[in-house]
Amino acid sequence: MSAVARRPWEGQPEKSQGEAEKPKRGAPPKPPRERILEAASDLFYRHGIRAVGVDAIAEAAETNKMTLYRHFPSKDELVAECLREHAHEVDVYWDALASNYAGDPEGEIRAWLDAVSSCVTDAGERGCVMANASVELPEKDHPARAVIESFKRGTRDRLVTLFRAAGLLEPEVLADEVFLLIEGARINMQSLGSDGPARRLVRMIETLIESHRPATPAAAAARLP
Amino acid sequence: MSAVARRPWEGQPEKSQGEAEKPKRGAPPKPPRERILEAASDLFYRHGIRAVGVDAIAEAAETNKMTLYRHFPSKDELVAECLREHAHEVDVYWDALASNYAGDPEGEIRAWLDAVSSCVTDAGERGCVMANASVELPEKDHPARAVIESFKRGTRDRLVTLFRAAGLLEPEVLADEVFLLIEGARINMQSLGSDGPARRLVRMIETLIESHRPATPAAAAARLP
DNA sequence: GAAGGTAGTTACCGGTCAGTAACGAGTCAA
DNA sequence: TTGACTCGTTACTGACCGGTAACTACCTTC
Repeated sequence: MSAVARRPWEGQPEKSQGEAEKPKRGAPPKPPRERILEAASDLFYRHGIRAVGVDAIAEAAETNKMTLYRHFPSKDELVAECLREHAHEVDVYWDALASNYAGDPEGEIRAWLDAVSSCVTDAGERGCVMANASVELPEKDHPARAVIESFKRGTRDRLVTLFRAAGLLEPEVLADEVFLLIEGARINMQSLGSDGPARRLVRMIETLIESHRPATPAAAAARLP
Repeated sequence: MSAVARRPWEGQPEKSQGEAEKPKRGAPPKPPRERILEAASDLFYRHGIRAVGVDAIAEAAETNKMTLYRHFPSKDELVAECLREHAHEVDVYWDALASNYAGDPEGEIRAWLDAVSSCVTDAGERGCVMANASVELPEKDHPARAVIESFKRGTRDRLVTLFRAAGLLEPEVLADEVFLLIEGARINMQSLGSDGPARRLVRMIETLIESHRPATPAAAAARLP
């Protein structure tokens, strides 16, 4: 529908193959740093961060370990950079969403719900990149943790902004509730799949939003800035 | 308040020290198998499954690697056994809850909510053991995955039973919704802590339950078997 | 006291982990 | 042509991984 990224909540599963694609005829091959980031993000997402070694990443990126270490000081920093990249992509998605539906918060919510829905139905989905990383990297001083925390905080704030723009009641409370539901659905998908409780996610969010809708349009307008 | 386990949703964090306790004077020391399971569960929960080696487990259990491998055929099987043990403890908790509040489903729900609350407030909490394991062990044929899946399914069924006994409307739908909220709060705690959206968990569940309460006591009674 | 079972000890296996040294080929601009 | 820079290749380090062999010490039980 929109020109924005199709799967804003997750990693880069568009290619399920662990190898960097061949340079398209005429198109220059991607620089190594980019290939490494893509290969690492893909492997981390599919197999887990600790389960993937730097050798495997270098091989999947069709380069070698030395080049990897010329671009990233350590595996931990590579992980953090992958997450920063992901956070940036999601930021781009949110900005595109906002500009595509400027002045139409209801449409914006609907489009966003489409994306949310795909996160708990599409094949290859394995939950939220950031949440998964927070499970695998409990060390408080790991460089990835600051990225994870600010991403989650930012997502919550985006929801508040979205719901406030739509004139919904108690946008902070609503955002927290919706946020928890999405987090729950995405983690539960990894054990019970798309047919478990996660299948009710979108309907639940819709009901929740409905319950925060002001009684009359006039009341809604009165709440707008 | 009740005699049931205090933290039914998680691992064994009662001792945050990674070492087996000294045998109490007069009390016989625990057998090695038990010590290994306890040490492994504790280390897995705090640091992650893949981050902990068998040497570290044996040392924390105050035994050695050979004894570990005499009791468990592989690390993967040890992981699965730890999760089975955890599932059993949670089963015991649920059974105790049901028998402690026989004929008082409202009280049962209140007691259960207390336990849920502690899962998103207590220090040392790091989410659901099973959900965390599902993130770290994506391989479909890992022996732990069957345990995780049946545990999650069982938990959902327990909720359905609980809500149905309380005469609440649409117990399956309610259970799925509550389940997702808890899953979300417990995973989100690992990035945003107890002060994030997770702090609203209990109030959200209460509101949800309230919205599924039949209009009149007579109507509720009519729904009971 | 002999036998059997369990647990502890030491040493080891091959493989993999993250990370590095050194060198050579290619490209580019000055 | 030269120098600077990037990238690829090979070989390597030391630590750790999961898992095993062989032996010893101890405690039962007969």
